[in-house]
Amino acid sequence: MLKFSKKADYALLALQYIASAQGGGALPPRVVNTKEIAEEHFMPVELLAKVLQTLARHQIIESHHNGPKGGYVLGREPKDITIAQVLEAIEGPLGITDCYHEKEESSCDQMDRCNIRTPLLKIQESIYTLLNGMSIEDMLRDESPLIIVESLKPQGVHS
Amino acid sequence: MLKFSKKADYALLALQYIASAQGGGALPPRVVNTKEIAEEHFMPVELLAKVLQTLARHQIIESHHNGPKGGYVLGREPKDITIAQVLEAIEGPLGITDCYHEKEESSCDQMDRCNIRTPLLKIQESIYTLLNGMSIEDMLRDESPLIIVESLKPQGVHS
DNA sequence: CTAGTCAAGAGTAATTTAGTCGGAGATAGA
DNA sequence: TCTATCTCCGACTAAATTACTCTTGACTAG
Repeated sequence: MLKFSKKADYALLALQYIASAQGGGALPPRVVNTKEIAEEHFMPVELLAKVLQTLARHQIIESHHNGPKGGYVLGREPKDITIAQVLEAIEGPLGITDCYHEKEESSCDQMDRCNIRTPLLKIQESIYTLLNGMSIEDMLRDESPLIIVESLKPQGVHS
Repeated sequence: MLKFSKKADYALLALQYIASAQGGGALPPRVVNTKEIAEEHFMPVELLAKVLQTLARHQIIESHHNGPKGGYVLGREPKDITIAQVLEAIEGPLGITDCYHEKEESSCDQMDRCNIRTPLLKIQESIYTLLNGMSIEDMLRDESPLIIVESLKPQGVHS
């Protein structure tokens, strides 16, 4: 439940690998290829290849078609690649509930009777904020950011 | 991605329904049965039945075996039923990543090379806190609680 | 020219989720 | 007592999603 897909895991691992391979950023970044990452993390090469392709399509990484020296490089700075972006690239818009980002036609037929939409949307937004608050850079240092989740019931206000 | 399962949705809707059916709590709570809920929300009765059964097993609701007048009632106060509890009842321990609540044998074989565990666990905990911070009671009033997600990078500290 | 790379789409296998069915036990009301 | 209506449970099937594979093509450094 609420689990990342394998593709998502692969994507994050790969990005972490690519990022850490291109060091500080002073010298030109090292180009790393699919096979290298796959072997490092025991992933099926072809699958990782697809994952990297979609990441490239979303400009999260940048592909270098240099024959035998080809491979990938980060498309932008690690701090500008958030986990939310990666997940959305791989799996499309993310959301706890369908009825949020739904096309007209297929929209939930019990919309009017659905009394739990509003609270669920709140949760969804919070999760998104959460995932958007952590970047690849944060995954590079062992110190990942402190995340504070605070739930303030509006009870002091009115009741 | 990161979507609730239908069973989870059904559970939450059902709980909201049961809760709102038993009003303030002064008079003895009304017993509501599976069929009634299913029809209200256009759910397959048998499936909802299973969902309610598992909720009952987890003491989130309480079953009344009273033949034709049988049905369910909340097992405790709405404010003491959190969304996290409901999800866990229905789908087992929830977590972004497998490697957190894993049995010995099947544990991830790339544990030692996994550089993204720590940050992901942080996210996982935050999501849990989030889901545990909202209760059925919150879903009853149109005012659902304010959720504040704040991400504090530890940059002031060291860098 | 060749080996090694990314790219893209179709196809298959495995796993998970959704939903169904049939039978058992209990009880209120006729 | 009989019947209708409920909860309960496990096995089963069906559908959908996810994971993974295969094939083909285009490009390029050496």
